[in-house]
Amino acid sequence: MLDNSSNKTEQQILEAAYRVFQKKGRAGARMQEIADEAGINKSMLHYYFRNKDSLFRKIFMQSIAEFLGSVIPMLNNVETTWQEKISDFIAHYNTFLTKRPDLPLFVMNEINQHPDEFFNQLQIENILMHTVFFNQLSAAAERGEIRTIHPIQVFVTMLSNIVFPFIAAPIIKKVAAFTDSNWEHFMEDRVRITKEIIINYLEKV
Amino acid sequence: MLDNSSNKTEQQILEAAYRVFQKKGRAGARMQEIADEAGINKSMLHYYFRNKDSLFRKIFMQSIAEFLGSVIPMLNNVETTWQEKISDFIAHYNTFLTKRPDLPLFVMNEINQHPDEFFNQLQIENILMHTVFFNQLSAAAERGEIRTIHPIQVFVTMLSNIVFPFIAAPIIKKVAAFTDSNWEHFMEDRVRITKEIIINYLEKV
DNA sequence: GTCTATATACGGATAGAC
DNA sequence: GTCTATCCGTATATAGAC
Repeated sequence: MLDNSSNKTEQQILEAAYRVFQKKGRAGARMQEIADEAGINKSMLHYYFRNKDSLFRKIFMQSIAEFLGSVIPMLNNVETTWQEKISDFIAHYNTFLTKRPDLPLFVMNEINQHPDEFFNQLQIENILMHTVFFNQLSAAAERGEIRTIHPIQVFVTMLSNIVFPFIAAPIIKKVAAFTDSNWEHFMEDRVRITKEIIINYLEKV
Repeated sequence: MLDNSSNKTEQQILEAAYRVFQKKGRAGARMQEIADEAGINKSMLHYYFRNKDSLFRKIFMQSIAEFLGSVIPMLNNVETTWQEKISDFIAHYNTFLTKRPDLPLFVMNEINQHPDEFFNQLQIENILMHTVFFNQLSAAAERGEIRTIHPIQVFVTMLSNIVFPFIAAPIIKKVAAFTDSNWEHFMEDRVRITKEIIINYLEKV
């Protein structure tokens, strides 16, 4: 699931750390809790990973890789239309986040807290702007098929409508008095509405 | 700005705590840093507020009140149409968050971390569902003027499209290589697009 | 009310036996 | 590699003088 590490204990630590860090955050996480979660001794953590910070960085970079890796390839698929990409992206991302509901808040937090540390290690300037998806949108706009709009606005709209509900899930559930089944249904609707709302808007030239 | 507290020192503490907690989070914040920021001694913090936790709770509840108080009245305005409410809400919220960019992440974090503590203190079940705005949407749908859609979906769409960009601001700025002026322009566009996208969708029966 | 000094607790990290 | 015991820095909290 997480890594191709050789050792079984190391693997257990990574998975435990993944859970604890995502739930409690970098500052809130406790080495003791990670050890307990992994079913091992506290000092083992220091044996495998030098200290809390280096363990955290490992987990964080894995999380980022998940976050990006599940998404970027889809935007560079040369065999789908931009409409299909929007549809695929939204559906796929929703499925992904259903399995990792804590990931967005975890990643956003850390980037806000230590932006330099993050941006120094990861070159993301050109990761989006030159995707097939962005080119398709620009071309379609130039042909007058869709509104003229900065592709980044389209992308942020997709992201916002799917990611934010996961971030605000506890509030939404409470405000709307949702059961788990209500919530599932709500997110199914959300996926459909988000697709419709964006494609609908773009195509109304 | 923050509270109607009598004492000047108390006021300085509250404002300092507000900044530090929002920036560093509950676990990451340091009493020393709050004291420095307030220009006072560390032990003063304990004199005015018993301990870190009670100080935090005070700040958090104020933040929540800001968050809600700036929004709910607008949805209960009996003199505006639902279209105007959508427009007002989005514009106002954007202005508000421009001044308090750290608020959403701060609030979401805390609610995710200690949901019970929060929900026990604040009754929010009925805060939205019976607003004038929701009634207007339901009525319009019944008259066949707009699509039939759960009002909560409309609300979450509004919120998502404006709040999420603030949460993801560092990433967006980096990915799109935005200057500050670019960012401002981007958010102006976002406000306009968000309004259009929602009203456009609803009215296309 | 405000300060200095200090107690106390906690959590990360290390030493060293096995 | 894994454990127990322990160290030590840091952060919260309190005591007590002024």
